[in-house]
Amino acid sequence: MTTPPLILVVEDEPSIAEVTRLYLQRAGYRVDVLGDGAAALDYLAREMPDLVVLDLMLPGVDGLEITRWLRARSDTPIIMLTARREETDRVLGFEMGADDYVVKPFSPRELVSRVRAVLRRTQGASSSPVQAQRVLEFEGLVIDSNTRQVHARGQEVTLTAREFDLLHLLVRHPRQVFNRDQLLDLVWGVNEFIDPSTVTVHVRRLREKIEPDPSKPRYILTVWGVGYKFEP
Amino acid sequence: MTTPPLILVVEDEPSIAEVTRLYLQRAGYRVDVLGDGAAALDYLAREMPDLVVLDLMLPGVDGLEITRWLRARSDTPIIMLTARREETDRVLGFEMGADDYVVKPFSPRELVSRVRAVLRRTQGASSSPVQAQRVLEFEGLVIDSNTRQVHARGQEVTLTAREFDLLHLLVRHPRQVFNRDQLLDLVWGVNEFIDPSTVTVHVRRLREKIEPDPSKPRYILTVWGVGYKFEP
DNA sequence: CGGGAACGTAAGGGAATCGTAAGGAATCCG
DNA sequence: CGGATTCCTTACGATTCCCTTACGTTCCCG
Repeated sequence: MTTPPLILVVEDEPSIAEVTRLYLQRAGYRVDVLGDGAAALDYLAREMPDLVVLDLMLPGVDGLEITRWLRARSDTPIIMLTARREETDRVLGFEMGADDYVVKPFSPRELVSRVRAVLRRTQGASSSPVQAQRVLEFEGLVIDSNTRQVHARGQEVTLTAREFDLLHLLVRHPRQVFNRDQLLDLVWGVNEFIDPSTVTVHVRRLREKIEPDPSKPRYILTVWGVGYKFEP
Repeated sequence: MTTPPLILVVEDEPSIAEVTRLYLQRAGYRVDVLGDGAAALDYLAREMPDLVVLDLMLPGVDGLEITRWLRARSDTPIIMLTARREETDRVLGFEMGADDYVVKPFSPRELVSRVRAVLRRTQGASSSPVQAQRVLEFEGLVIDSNTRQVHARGQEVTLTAREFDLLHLLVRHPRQVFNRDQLLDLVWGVNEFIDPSTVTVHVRRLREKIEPDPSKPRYILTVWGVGYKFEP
């Protein structure tokens, strides 16, 4: 009942990118695919995926650069894709801070397996410091996705599973506007029809719990005619 | 790090075992080598290495069994050795709780690299008292993983193997929310389907034994719609 | 300005989820 | 081998909360 993890795949070979995307989606993950490093840096400046699958050899900005850049900013887990002949690069990439690597040509199934294991370690049972980075702090609002605890102005707030999932999605994408159908897709993630007013109701419940004044929201803002956004 | 980490290698092919030992020693680690699973279990009942390199296919007691046994008792990192043709076994071993795996035939250099990376991840994070201590004390609750004894409010409580394993996992990760599938994966560690209500039942049994009032749990809390967490 | 669309709010029913007890199968030990 | 213990499944009752609905409020556009 939680939001599937978001995987960013950065791979310039379209056939590999496509197969990777298919297998990861089939495994239940949300997947974004980019074809070059510069696009990846742009993306990562705005988004925070749960894991990055990153080709070492990319045109322009290469995998090592992206890894370095990302490592300076977050503990988002990285799985490096590398060709067999590049063992030394492989080792270097690995010790640069990538969480794992897969040698091309690779079985998509192996990749899924490694994604799953890395995510399990970083989002699951691990007590590593990576876990500590899942605490998102804003002015007067703290969200810890490991413990599913939320504090508003220093007070612990009890959210239901759905409320937490909704808030968690919004705070991971500050200022991004989501319409109701997007939120239903990303948070509810179900195929059958759900009335969009459900989102409205859940937003109200969230506001009731975390806003200083729910009738004049500070964090969860309505974008009239579109949807909602989180303002940090 | 004044004492080099101790690596246990369990591998029945003498040539592989010897090369592995040489490379790991050359990389600066202390290495113990054993040729079969039963010997490994004996060893592990007495010694606690910093990392285990474990062949999946062993005569007698196999690698999966050892992994399961070890995982129920400690967080010692495990690197699984597996042959290429055994991809499904590889995947299963990986998801059983092994920290990494290497496909035979492998470059010893790759293995050293992975050993280094896994140790970096696990020992870098081991400043957490939750991982370093064998006796965990909380208010009114003491868990000794060496003796597998539990005391609740000064009284010794008899737990079954499964009950202890479940409690042990939870208390090692205070406040971390685990869903039922995660608990099945981490505590039960089996690949065939087990009904998630099994977790519910075991939680109830645990609560019955350790909680002051099992109907109003103090330690093992339900996160509705998600799973459970341990509140210290 | 007025009307319609979109949003906010509160309440209730139903379904999903959780808790509990019991039974059968598997395992262990004397 | 037989009895005791453990584990998992199952059935059913209890609890929680999620979604829908109805109606009031706000916003936007003609």
